[in-house]
Amino acid sequence: MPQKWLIKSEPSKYSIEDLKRDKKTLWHGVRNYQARNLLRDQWKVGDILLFYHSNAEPTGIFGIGKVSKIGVADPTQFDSKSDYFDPKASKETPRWFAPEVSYIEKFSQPITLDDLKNEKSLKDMAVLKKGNRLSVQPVSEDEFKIISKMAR
DNA sequence: GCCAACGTTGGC
DNA sequence: GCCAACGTTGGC
Repeated sequence: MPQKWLIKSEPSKYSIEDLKRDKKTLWHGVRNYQARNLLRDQWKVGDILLFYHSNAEPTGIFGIGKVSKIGVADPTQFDSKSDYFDPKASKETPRWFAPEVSYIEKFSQPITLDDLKNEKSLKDMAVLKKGNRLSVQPVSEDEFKIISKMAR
């Protein structure tokens, strides 16, 4: 059974629509060590990703993707013109990683943050915990099942 | 745009 | 290794 994750993105930067159009993308720009450790050490090809829009109207889960490649060094860390440039990173010892993420589906109706909050069985979900700003979060099998049901 | 809740940096 | 200052995230 593939592990399930929730990934956050600001739709003004990259939305589920963008992923639908591109079919796949390098998930670059993660610059938080906790999130990096998850996607570097725990993501496996085939893992399922809930695509969450943050800083949006509305916020919530907009669709599903999957991990299609792992172990790729994030190219933006080497690009001095990029916002994500990291002068301390080198090609020999990359510091940041960018798995390839592929499109699966866009929900016909998003599951909004309010929907998630109103679903009592999801009260322990990481994304609902106060102050949880992590852009990559594990999702339990039960949580995924409930969300899949809500998406129909 | 505000601001709470973090995470990171850097002086000591 | 502490911790103040600063930067970022993300809901509202």
